Amino acid sequence: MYRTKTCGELRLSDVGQEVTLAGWVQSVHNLGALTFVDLRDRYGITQLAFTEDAPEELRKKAGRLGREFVLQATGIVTERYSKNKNLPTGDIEIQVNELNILNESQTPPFTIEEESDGGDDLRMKYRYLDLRRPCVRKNLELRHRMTMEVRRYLDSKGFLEIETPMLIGSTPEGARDFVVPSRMNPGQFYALPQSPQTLKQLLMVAGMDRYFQIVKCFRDEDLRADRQPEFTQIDCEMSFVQQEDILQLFEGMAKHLFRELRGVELTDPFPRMSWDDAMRLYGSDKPDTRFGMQFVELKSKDQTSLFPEGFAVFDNASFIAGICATGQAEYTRKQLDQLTDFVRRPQIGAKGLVYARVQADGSVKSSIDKFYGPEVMQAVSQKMNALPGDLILILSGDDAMRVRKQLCELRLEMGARMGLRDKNKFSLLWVVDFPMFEWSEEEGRLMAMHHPFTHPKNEDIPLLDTDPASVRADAYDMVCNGVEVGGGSIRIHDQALQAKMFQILGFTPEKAQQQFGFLMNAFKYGAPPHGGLAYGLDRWVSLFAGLDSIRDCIAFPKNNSGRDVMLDAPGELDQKQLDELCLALNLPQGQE
RNA sequence: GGUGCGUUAGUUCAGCUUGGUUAGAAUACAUGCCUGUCACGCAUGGGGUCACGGGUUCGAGUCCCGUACGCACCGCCA
Repeated sequence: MYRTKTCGELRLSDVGQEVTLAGWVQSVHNLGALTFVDLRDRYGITQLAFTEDAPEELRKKAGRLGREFVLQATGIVTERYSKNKNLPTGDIEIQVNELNILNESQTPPFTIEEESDGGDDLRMKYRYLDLRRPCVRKNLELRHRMTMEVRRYLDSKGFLEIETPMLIGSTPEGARDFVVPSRMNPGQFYALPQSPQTLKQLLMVAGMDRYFQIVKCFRDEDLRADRQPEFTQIDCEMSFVQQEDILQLFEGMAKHLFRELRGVELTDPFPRMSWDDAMRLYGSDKPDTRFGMQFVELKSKDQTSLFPEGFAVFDNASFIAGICATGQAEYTRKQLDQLTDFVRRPQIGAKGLVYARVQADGSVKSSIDKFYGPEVMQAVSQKMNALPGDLILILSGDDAMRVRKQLCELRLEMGARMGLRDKNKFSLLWVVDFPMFEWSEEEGRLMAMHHPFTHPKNEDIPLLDTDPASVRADAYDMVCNGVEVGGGSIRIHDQALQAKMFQILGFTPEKAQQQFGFLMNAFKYGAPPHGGLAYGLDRWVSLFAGLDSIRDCIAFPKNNSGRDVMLDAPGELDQKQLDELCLALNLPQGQE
């Protein structure tokens, strides 16, 4: 037996016991005649003491230890002469009488402590050392607890966890597929699932009634801090349900997770916001509702302009809207210039920023005073419910959707500057009534906003023939603090409606049959009405752990370029492997 | 595909604005001293292809161009 206790469990009440511990050397304090060694494992840190009573040989051995050596130590638990309040085990130490070096270690390339001195790149290359740090390990422990709670909740609601294949067929809609060549079928390829979407629908046709799976999904698109090429979804599907049933059940799951993992009771029903309202008031389909600062339209198709002729930029703009930053009127010229630079960055692309301060006496001082009389900005201030001390920020342009997105970025920036995006505050809502389609300039056709299996709202079905672009879908996203944490829809279960959807999306009947024939065929054999939802596990964990990047809650994540720097993957194949797969490389110039 | 920032000791960074003797700090590491450390302390020491390639210059870590790599973002991600 390597150990009788872990490094986290011994207390004063254990004094006198002989114990054997095993773990890694966190640090060695050699004081000459005295040596202390902090021994670390997953459960904590316990101090080993080598005092004047210990044999000379043992003390010498302890003095030779280096960071991250693996030890087995046997000794008596004793009360410390000087205690450490910062450690749960700080009242005791082990008077070691037998020390066994199980393995030595090179000096690690960075410090393995809560605050490591290592940069991201280095920590990823030596991720197995990074994971020894308690703060990183805690994220994986939270992830474990979350999947346990998900399984407990869904099991209690009658869901079956069913695995679906990883090697499936490529589908043209949606993200780029990762593909896997088939050796036994030369020239043919599997694709890794972007989601088990069609498979879970087939499980509903199969009568499984309630399915879930905690499952890896793969999308070959560029990465972000919150996007990995492989990520994990909590994928769910239910039969004989309407949208309301699904929202209720999964709102319950969200509340369950908050209660069990964060100790937060979310008592009120989550607000429901239509996609139209979300875009109109926040310029985003995933609004951060931890704070207000909603958009106010000053000129739009629904709002006649509050600005008379005079300022060419506003005269020529078809859309003007602003936000009101409470109590920020003391913003300096320099800070306002910074904000202007912020919205003019190419990523945001606004031409400029108009600002107005509401003075203590209620009068308004703005950057466009020379174009308008005082009554104009007074009316603007009133329209925006601005009070003395507030700062009004206004953007304008011709493309309302574009200006809204710019204003959204500005709102989030102001929210951050004003400390309104508190990581310990959680604001959840459902965004509902998404548009069914969006126009793709690149493809020159309508694309499914959610996916091609989404059911249109019943009252909008007639519009499919006349004005498909205005059709809304039975699709919904759960949003928390400006993060899309989950989303789903009611699915089409009627073969004819599904065929019509493919037709609108530009599929010929032959192509639709070739790509999705298996699904439409299944619908001919009694498909139940069904719908579902998928939660992004990585985002949930990073939200609960207060992380800026989902990488920190994934054991072995990929870097910005989709590389695993620890494994140095992806890598090249031997010619023999290529030959077996009947593949020949055709690299662009300069990359041979 | 694009934009921005970065790359100097094992590690994290300063040095660059204004080119000029031997490139510094902290930490880590090594050696010695130290009987209660726990961010131990004290002393000493070793450690550098200033990412790579080219250019400007009498002279480049420093200025310019390109490449690679990293991070953030836009496009993309149903």
